[in-house]
Amino acid sequence: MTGSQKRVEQITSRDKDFAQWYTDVVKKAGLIDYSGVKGCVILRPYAYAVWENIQKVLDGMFKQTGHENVYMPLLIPESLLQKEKELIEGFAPEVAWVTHGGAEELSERLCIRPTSETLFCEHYHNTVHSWRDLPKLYNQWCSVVRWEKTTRPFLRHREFLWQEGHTVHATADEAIEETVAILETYAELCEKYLAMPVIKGPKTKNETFPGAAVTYAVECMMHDGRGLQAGTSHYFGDIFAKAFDIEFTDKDNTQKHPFQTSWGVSTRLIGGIIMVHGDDSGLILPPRIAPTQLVIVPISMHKEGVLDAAKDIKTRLLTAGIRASMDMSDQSPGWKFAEYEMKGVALRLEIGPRDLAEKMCVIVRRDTGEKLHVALNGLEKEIARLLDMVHDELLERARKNLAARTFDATGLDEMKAKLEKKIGFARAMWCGNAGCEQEINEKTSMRARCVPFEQEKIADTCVCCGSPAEKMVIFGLQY
RNA sequence: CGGGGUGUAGCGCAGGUGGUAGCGUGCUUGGUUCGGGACCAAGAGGCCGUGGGUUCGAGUCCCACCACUCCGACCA
Repeated sequence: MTGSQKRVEQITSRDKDFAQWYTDVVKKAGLIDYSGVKGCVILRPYAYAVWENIQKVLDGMFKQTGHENVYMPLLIPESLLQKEKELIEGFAPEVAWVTHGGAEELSERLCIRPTSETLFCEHYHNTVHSWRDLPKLYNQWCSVVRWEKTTRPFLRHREFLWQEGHTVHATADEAIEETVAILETYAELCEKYLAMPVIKGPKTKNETFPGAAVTYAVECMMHDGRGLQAGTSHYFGDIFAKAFDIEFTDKDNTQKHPFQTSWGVSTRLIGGIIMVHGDDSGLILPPRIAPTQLVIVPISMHKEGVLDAAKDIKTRLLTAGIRASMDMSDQSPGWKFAEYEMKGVALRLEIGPRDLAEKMCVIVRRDTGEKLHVALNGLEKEIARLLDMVHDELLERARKNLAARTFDATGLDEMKAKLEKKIGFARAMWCGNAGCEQEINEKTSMRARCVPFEQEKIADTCVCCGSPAEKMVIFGLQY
């Protein structure tokens, strides 16, 4: 039996219609439900549990590096939002407003935060006075609202959950260091926990967050060859500090503006997980963030000793720190197999009279479909090993897809032709001119994903205009 | 925001020319099953997306709106 064999009905084939496949998986795996408001999606327990696991990992990493959680208000007065010109211009088209309190019209409109830079800045204006107050390393877990025109589960909600970090530093170097360190944190989350390989690097000026000096991003490739920005980390310089009049007295007794950063990842990551790992049988969750890592399916439950043995295994695995669950509902085994494949549970453990007699059990891997006969003795260790193996192989499989779908291009025609043959990332040299970036987009529909830290010289000249070029840029289609 | 598609039971769908709704599956109960979506029997479940209109009468015809979905443009 192979893992790629389609065993679940009702899910559109991934290669036939990727978008439809995605929608089917999201619904059938019980991740979301739609609400009465467009783009405001109900995260069902299974999806929320994934988010909680991601939160747990990231929050731990943030705290390890000295960050503190805070909570800012949901509502921002219009006058405060207006303070930074580029920020408001960037977000104005998608801001939702509160205009009434009860029946009374408010004297000033309040915006529902699309992001909280302005609130943090106002707070820093009030609380940062001396070099001794710095740095401030704040983070908040919350939801934000952006009135998107087109919405898709996880990828683009009008309200979505995220974390936004906002830090203030005495020096530019320290702030830049923070920005890059956070990018590394995101890369570690993606690769070590989500099994999603990333490309790290700064964005082009055109793709930079409104108001930021530099935006760094971790870019991932989905199974269909499109890119997904998994996380961003912005360096603000002192742009916001000046706009919000944040000043501190330095050691040399002079007034200075501090330097700031902000960074975030959202529930969009879950969309990434689905699109990187899923297959025609449904979801495949990376074991380290999966709510359930292993599901026990007892066979012939009514027969002597089966249920007791299954319960015993569950207890042993839980004690060993493995997130195991057991399905003792009266559904048929075949039904359960299909159900947990659709939900992407990494390992399935079958235990029936036959195994019992041999002091063995059957373990089936979700990612490969491989069936293993494993001794009950020492089971915990073997399962821990298998979970690691599944993680490693998911990551490796995603890396192969990234490599197979990445191509080099030295001219626009070549770039377009290669993209039409196979959707993916183009590596190309770029002169740094925004006009060329625009032209590339118009002629190939691709946009600059990032300027990777890991550079390679593919050619001497810009893929678009032919003038000398220093930087290699990744171009791609994106979600 | 532009272009297409779809809204009828939890889900998937059928309901020519108008006459107050049906199939599959799921659900409930009982029984037999159980190593790849088991079977039998008896039940329950619908303001036909919303609001207007035409008509003696609208799931069906007309108008408007809303939601979901796909493809573009914009964004995390």
